[in-house]
Amino acid sequence: MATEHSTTIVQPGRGRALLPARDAGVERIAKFFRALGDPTRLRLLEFLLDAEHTVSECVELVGLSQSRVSTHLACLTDCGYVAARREGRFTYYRVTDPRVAELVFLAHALAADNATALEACMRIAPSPESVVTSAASEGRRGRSPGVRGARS
Amino acid sequence: MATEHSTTIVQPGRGRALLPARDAGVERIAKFFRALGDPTRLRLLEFLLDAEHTVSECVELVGLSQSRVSTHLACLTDCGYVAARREGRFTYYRVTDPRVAELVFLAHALAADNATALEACMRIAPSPESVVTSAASEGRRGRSPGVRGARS
DNA sequence: TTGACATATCCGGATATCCGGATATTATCG
DNA sequence: CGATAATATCCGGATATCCGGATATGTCAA
Repeated sequence: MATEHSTTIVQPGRGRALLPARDAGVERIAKFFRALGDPTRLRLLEFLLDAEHTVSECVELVGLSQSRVSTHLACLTDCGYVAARREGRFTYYRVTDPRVAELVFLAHALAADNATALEACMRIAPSPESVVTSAASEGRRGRSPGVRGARS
Repeated sequence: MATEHSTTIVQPGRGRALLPARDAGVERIAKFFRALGDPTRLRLLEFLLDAEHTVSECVELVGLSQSRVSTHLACLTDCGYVAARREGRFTYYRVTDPRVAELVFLAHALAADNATALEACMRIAPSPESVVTSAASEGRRGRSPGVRGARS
């Protein structure tokens, strides 16, 4: 059905469903939520809710490489969660829109009421080998497991 | 830096930062947001905000395989966004907590005020080959590009 | 101008996450 | 009981996303 090229297009628009129209908005909101789906970014955001901070301070907080933290902050900025203010060699980041705090607060409240279920939710991405993975490696990497990876 | 085994542990807890404590909560909230970071799940959630629907109806809405839709709905249920009600061979899903609508509404409002920047946000995951990828393949797959994948 | 500091961007490498197809499960109907 | 319908779960396969290290960019001080 149709060729659907999209040569240089950056945003494929997923596997084309029955209602292609009005879908564009959903993709945007999803991206918006995805930005907070990473523990590090969420931590940084909460850190920037209280006060203004430099990249270095953020690096010290999360303990990741400067390059990664810088990128995470750039992402939060692009998504409109925080604002960047350059002053000399430093760049100060902070949350300016009060609705951001509302969003985070609301999520905390909702998640709190479903802590147990959420904690157990492992679906959506079972992971390649999972069982007996015994990731006894040196603790390198690690990322975040995933939303409902089901296994047992 | 210690051995850090975590043999059979399912939730590694990412690369251990400077403040291991209180971090557990962040991971949970991040997972909570991640659930809405997928366009399909978000679409299903908005679909279930208005009324109760069966898996089949959801499949028809998004146009993906029944197995995938079923898993997506299970994920939303686990995360506490929707409730499932079994009646005979059918399973009816729906949003019960009014705060979910608030959360979605708030996100729409915030994202709307940053539509342009958000649309351009391609960071965090540059993608392997990107340049001149000219994904002229058969349009198979597609998923969602990503939050700020930077490329030019 | 040169050197040091604070950030930003680029580059492979390692996972997490998503997808469809096959199969298992549960329930209704004849 | 056997067949069919509606869901749920399992399995490889394909990407998106994250990470650290190297490098580029911009700023201030001597």
